Amino acid sequence: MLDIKFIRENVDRVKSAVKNKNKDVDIDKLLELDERRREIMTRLDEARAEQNTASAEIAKASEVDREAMIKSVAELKERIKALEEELAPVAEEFASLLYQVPNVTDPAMPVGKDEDENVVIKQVGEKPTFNFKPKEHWELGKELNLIDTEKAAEVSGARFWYLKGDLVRLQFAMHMFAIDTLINEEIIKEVRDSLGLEHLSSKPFVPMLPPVMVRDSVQKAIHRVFGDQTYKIDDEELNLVASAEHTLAPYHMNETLDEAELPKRYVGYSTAFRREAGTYGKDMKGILRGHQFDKSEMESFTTQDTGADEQKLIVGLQEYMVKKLGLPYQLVQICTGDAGGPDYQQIDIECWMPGQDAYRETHTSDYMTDYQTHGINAFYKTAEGERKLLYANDATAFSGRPLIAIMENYQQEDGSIKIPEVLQKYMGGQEVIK
RNA sequence: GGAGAGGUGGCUGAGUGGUUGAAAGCACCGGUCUUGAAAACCGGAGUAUCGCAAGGUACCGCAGGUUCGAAUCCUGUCCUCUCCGCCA
Repeated sequence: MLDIKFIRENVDRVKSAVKNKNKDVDIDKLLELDERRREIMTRLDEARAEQNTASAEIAKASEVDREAMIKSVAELKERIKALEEELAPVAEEFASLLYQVPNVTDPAMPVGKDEDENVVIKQVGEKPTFNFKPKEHWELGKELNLIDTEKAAEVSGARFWYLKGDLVRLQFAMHMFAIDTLINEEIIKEVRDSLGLEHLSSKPFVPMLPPVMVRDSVQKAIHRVFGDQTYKIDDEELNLVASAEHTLAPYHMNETLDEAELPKRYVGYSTAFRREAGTYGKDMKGILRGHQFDKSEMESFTTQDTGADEQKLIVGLQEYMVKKLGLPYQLVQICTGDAGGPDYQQIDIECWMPGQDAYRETHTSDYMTDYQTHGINAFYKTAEGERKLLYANDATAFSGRPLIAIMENYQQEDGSIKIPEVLQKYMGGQEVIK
């Protein structure tokens, strides 16, 4: 969440962020509550000071005087209790309103109502041409016996699937490729330098297998509670993660790192669980949208000065990997109305899916400044000894969706699917799925 | 799941109701000494919050409670460790 001090000092900016992100948070009310809260707190502090003084005197007093003195403090105790009771509801409403305030956005982020107003930055790669009608991935999946949604529906319900055979191997090949790329300092350096970001570290990402369950309190602190979108474990204060981000983002909670240790870069692989409430009937075929999928996720913690450039590097790495897979894509600047609450800046990659004849979102990159780290108390200490909140970036390495793009772009007239060259070595040199 | 022990400042570790926001040591910062450094000696130093400031308040895992007064007593909770059970 945002710091109330920041909100006080940037009222207009915060108000326009609320408006442009289509949120409904009454900032004036928040500020009014803030003032009342502080006013009561001041009175409470004064009363407590009085009580502390009185107690100290009682301690020094003789046994005889003590009883009378204790009696005289009774009124003060009442007053403190009354003030505490006055403060509680104000503080509670204040906290709940403050929690709802979204992050402000990059001035470069276009103002827009919803996803229709996202802006395509560039299109990269040549769309494949077919001398036959390209199939959708679910058709290919069924014909090649790679995806079984029918049995999954019987066993687990709608929006589940079995991945089978070579598609399973392809998935692991893709994630291995992501990890091998992100632990390779040479590649990071190459991408970094090509973007003119030589001042950034070329430190490799550390692979992680994070927990897939997260405490209520932590999920709330990183602002990843989306009402009915997450699965909650019955009788436990635990939730299934909807992304490895949920347990990577809090990895440094309650810590103060040395500036010299930064950046901290992680690539975490996990299954993601999503209820997909409110999407009934949308994308029902195949594996585009489901309750469960596997994803590797980049998470990076940096200084405040380098957070924005870190995102550029991360997007560069996403593009590098997508290009290596030979997938045509477009880079999309997300507009305010489509951006996440915690996001200061958000860039998506949409891969070309010939079967659908459309670009579909496969990657996202969120730059959140200190919006998340504020809630989990993740700091770094500068060389001068100053304590500052870490800035966080979070982005997709690969999810299940690029598999769709591979299947559809690499399909052959005979119904088989070629395997992208960079993935072949992870599949024992296999070149085609048939 | 059962039994027991414990959670104190950057670290180690005292502290069982009254100048304790917290001893001591280490680490850290400044100074003296030194050509420089080390050692020694002197001094400083927690975090958050309110306040122009002086200063106040809160914080000894977390949340409540008892008390004029709680790191210290009580309850709940989270976490760590040991033993037993179960187990990939």
